[in-house]
Amino acid sequence: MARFATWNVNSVKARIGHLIAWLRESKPDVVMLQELKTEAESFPRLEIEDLGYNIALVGQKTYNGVAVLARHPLSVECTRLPGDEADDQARYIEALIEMAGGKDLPRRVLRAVSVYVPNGNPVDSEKFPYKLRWLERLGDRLRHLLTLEEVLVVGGDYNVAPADDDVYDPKAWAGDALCRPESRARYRALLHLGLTDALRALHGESHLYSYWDYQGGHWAKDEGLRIDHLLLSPQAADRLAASGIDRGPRRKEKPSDHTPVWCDLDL
DNA sequence: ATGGTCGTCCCACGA
Repeated sequence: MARFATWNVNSVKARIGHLIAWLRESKPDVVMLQELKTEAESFPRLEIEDLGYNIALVGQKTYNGVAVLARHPLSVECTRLPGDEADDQARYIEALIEMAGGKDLPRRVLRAVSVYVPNGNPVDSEKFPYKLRWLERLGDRLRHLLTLEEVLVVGGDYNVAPADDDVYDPKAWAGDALCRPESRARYRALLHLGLTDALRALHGESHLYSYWDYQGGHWAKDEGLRIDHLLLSPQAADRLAASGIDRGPRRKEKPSDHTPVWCDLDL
């Protein structure tokens, strides 16, 4: 069994204490992180390596930044989403992980991708078409990766609430870039490639959220959105054993506004 | 309620 998780930490340096505590408690095998908000040189590498994790990351000052952590050997495949040479935002990293393999089983290579999809607000700015185009480019990349027929896990902050039951107040959020039909259509196109939403597959229309705005006591009222997702290739989905959202880190003092989403694969 | 949250960086901006 292997546990995968995705977490937008909203600054890895501000959240390093919470991150270390959560890694110790939850013991995920593979972690996708987003919004590191730091350059690679100032990423708290040693503290995480001390817990037994290998690290692949792409950093950026102040904004964005994504990483993959893994207990098993890790190699970086790609640190930029293809399709736009001018796009230098640190929103995509793809890694290969060599699992040990069980009794009588060969070593298994699996692929883990951490994505931080652009927020896209305000929708009347250039940020919205950038988001839509970014999701289309992601689709192009994933269409290719799916031909490899690997165990593939694409985790991240997609900045899309796929359906109204993923939003505490769908009417209030209808015009937001996280819920707009253009955003949802491009997210659905990812699923139509043959990917499975690990949380939705086992929990249905659950009203389970992964993000709560800091403002206005939204956390206390459980007024959140589900915008962090783990998408699985068929080879991964066949082995999906469990999934959930770990609300623990969101309860703490000085939390990220997101909390980890996880799934267990029977590998 | 001329407010309201947080992180980064120093003045707003992005989320």
